[in-house]
Amino acid sequence: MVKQLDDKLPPLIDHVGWRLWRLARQWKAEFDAGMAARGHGWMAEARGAVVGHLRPGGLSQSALTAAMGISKQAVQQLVDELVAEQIVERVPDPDDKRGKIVRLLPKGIKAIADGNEVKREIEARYAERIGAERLASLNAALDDLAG
Amino acid sequence: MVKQLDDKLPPLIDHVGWRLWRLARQWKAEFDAGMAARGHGWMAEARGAVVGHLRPGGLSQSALTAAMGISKQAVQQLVDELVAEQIVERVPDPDDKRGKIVRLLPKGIKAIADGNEVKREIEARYAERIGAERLASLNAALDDLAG
DNA sequence: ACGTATCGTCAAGCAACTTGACTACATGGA
DNA sequence: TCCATGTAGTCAAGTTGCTTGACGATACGT
Repeated sequence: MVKQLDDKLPPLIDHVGWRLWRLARQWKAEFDAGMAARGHGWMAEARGAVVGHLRPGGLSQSALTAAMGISKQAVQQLVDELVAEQIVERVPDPDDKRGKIVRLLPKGIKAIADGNEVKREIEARYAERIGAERLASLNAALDDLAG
Repeated sequence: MVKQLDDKLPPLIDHVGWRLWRLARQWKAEFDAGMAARGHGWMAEARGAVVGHLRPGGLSQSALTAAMGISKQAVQQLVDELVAEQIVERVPDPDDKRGKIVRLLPKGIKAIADGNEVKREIEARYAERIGAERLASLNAALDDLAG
């Protein structure tokens, strides 16, 4: 009764979306492994994304919320964890007595610096595999399709 | 005291990994929107991935587990939901009295068919934007970097 | 001066997993 | 043939990473 409907479904695997997800997941696995090897295993977890959005001057928690696209309560919980681990600190915003600035502590800065190194390594491996030119046009295509 | 360490951190945004994630997320958002427009809003949630892994003949729950890379208990919970919504059915495996085969019901088959249509539409839009050739070489690069 | 919006916080709830424990059946030797 | 060991599915409970709701304190336009 369902048998006849079951026939000739196209393969589900041969499309850009699947390829994008596959490589994105692979890239993240490589990045996480590199970070874990440098002692920043926590970067693989949710609070790693917070650090990834912080800039040298620090950001208010609400700016962080806007940048990350998740709820302010979620951001707060993640920042709570990072504060407990001394990766970031919360300082009062001098321009807004309601606000607090989330700033990187040395541990967090080290993680970002190591992160950039790991990213460069992965990028170098990719360039070695398909050539710098093809990698550049991959990047260009990804940019042109975004937005 | 942290000020001096804060200086000259490289930008965090200019690397393949970030571009891959950005476009992968965007692709998924487009796919989910297309599916929601066709009445398959549930495909955006976790149980959508289960349907995405099913093949015409059906799969045993353990095969599904292996294919999806999550725990068998997680698969079971997701299949429970799909059964309740009459998207799939669980039938006994004739070759293994312990096993059960998860098979698509018409609702699920329709979702897969519509899904393929949505994917083709997205792919067509992408080809229109950067040209069929660049899209083909994007796919090729994604394939060559995987694995 | 006042109504309204925003910033951070506390609390509770939900989705999508996980690990642990268990029963029914399968399988490959002794 | 019996038995040890392994696998398929299930039930229960716990964890993670979010969510929505409610709140006091502060900011800001009129």
